[in-house]
Amino acid sequence: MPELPDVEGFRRVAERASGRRIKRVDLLDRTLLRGGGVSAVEGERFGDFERHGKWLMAPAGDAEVLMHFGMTGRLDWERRSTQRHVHDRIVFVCRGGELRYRNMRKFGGVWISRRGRERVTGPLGPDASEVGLDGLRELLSGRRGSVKAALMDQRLIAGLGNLMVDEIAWRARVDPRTAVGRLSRRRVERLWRAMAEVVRQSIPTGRVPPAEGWLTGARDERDARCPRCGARLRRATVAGRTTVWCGRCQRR
DNA sequence: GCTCATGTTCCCCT
DNA sequence: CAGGGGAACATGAG
Repeated sequence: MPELPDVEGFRRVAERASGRRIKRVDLLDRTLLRGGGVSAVEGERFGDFERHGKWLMAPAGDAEVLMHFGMTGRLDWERRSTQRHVHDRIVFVCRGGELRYRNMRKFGGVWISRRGRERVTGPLGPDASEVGLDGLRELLSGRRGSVKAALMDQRLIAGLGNLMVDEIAWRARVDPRTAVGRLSRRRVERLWRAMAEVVRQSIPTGRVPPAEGWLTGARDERDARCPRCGARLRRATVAGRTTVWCGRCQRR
């Protein structure tokens, strides 16, 4: 699941742990601790959780805990007495509850770092929630390749994933295979507006809503149809990812 | 058995 | 150097 709105939902969950002392970290699967050691944070208190793109991070003592959720990660806050899930990999045990990092497929992981966060996350563009129209123009200028690839690139804009990018292109009525360099100003503006709306409307839900009137609500149905015009949706690999779009109302 | 999956990274091309 | 394609990573669902 985890794209920007999902991770924002995890951030809200993680806030329960802010200000609490980490009594102990249970490494149920130590391979998911991708960097650092738990001794740097045991006995320390979590600071505020912050999200940038698909990353969630919080200071603890003089270290920082960073989490990435891959495709199947999530975060839960539970009472310590409740049963853990079979895919809980790393658990931060606090007083009054524990933060459980769960991840079935084991892409992503948890890092504990005393160095700059960029050492862990790699270069990230501005969070998608903070990109203005001029900012988007700037980011896309001089770039080659498709709209799909550009919006998916975390170094350009952080937080958009496969579902969100398809949703944005669909709302903007732009064919995701369109070369960025060939977009008119008007179409960049439509993309920006769609991005801002998809981000804003997805955050309260904690996911890209698979709702009526959303591409995400239709894309996985058999004989999937465009919620706007009813044409059969197209499905193909674009920029390496399964991409769904409407061949009738999304134009190159 | 086979295919596909909301992510990232690395290698090889062009 | 910038991008694209494909594979790899690990696990489950249909």
